[in-house]
Amino acid sequence: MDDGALPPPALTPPEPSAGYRKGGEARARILTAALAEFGEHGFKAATTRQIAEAAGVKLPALKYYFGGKRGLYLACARQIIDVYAVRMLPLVSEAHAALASPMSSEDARARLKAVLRPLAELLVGAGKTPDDNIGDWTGFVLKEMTQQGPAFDILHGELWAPGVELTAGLIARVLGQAETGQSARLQALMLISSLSAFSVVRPIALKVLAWPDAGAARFEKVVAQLEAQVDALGR
Amino acid sequence: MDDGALPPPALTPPEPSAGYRKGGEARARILTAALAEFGEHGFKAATTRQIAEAAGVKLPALKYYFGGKRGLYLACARQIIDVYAVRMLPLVSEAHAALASPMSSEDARARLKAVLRPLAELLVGAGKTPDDNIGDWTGFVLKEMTQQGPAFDILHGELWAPGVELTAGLIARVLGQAETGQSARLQALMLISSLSAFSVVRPIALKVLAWPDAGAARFEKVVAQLEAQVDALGR
DNA sequence: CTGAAAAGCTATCAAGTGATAATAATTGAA
DNA sequence: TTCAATTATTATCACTTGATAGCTTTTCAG
Repeated sequence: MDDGALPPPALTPPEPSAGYRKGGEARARILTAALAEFGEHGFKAATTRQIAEAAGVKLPALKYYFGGKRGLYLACARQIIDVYAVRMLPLVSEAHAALASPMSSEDARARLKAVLRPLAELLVGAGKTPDDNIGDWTGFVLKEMTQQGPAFDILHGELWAPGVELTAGLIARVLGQAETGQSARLQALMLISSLSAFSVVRPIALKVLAWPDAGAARFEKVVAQLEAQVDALGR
Repeated sequence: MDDGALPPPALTPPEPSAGYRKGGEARARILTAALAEFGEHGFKAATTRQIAEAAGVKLPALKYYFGGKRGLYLACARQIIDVYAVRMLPLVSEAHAALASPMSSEDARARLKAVLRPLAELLVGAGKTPDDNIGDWTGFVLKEMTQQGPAFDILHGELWAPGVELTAGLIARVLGQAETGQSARLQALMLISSLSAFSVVRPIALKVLAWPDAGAARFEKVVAQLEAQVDALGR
């Protein structure tokens, strides 16, 4: 998992939006398959052949569109960030703006809940809308965070850091602090991590709870538990 | 990661406690190296050559002592469970016995804290005592839980299920419930998961908090946060 | 000291891996 | 229709991986 030089920036044809002709939806199929495969096995253990087969293309297509395994991996990371941005950015930037001015404790509490719910939705019920072609991107993200693979920096900088910082900021306001301190960051981190039960160790979670899956009704229980934790914040 | 038949139960020499001669401490070195390697890369991505080199032995030694890669992997899982048992079993069985008879809310709270602290110690400051030759076993366990590899069942049955069940039982008592319900199990799961910030995504945690490492002083902050959560349980 | 059991090593195999050169098929503007 | 740009396929390479056959060295009871 060394972070060597990027592949030669993919000279000839791989630009995503080659407005030229229609054919290149193979690209999308490859991306989807890669996301699933990388998410399940991690960067090294995933095989390009398996990805190609799942995508219904031949092996060299991967090089053609993405320059190689690593380029494909990075493209997956970017795709994840895009989808995340579409779903979360409005809420996030709104909350961020609100942080600038003073804020009542109860206001912060409400806003914190408003941010946590879609986040939980994203983590617990990952991929429920099939139109964004992200399947189990939680696996991808978390494997990358653990193994510090080629996409660590981009995922850290664009997903985790802003997410934790925002949550920490809101928590600080709930506690009546004007500045975001280390304690608030720790609490934010642990709060977000508590959701990891339903992504990292989802098989365990379902088995322990005797849930057949992570359906909508069960999702509400998770959110309720999260919100209870938020309510308990000021004690 | 298919769960095929076990390797032919390792015919000739690999028994751990061959009281015969002294030489077989190579076995221990291999186990330690394997734990680290499997923990960092997972079952498939880890390579036997790397393990052998890290252990200072030649490749065929792995087959000699463990029958093969899979046998070595399973031996790692058993080792983890052993160390866990040594550290946690007294506390766990004591708490379990206490669950049988009625219990005040405050008593349950105290006992919950008493169980969570060593658990956090195990997760956050993994491998601080070098005499149990487990390095970063959290990586091993969590990769296995995600990927459902060859050791899933044993780790689930002997680590997670009892741990969550005990925690859930104590939480239920804190809340004044005589029986352990699904809600208590969910809370237990999320409580334990909140610790995962310091194992699963430890690189993130350290970066976000600007901690250079997970030292003792910082560990206390995590425990304090955990206990605050326990205190907030009844609201 | 002896010799059999135990432990360790060299060399090699077969399967799988990512990559890519060479070539063919297709697409759609001109 | 033409034909160059684009997309797809075949065949193959160099390398890594887990495994193991067969030999050598070490260990230690007698």
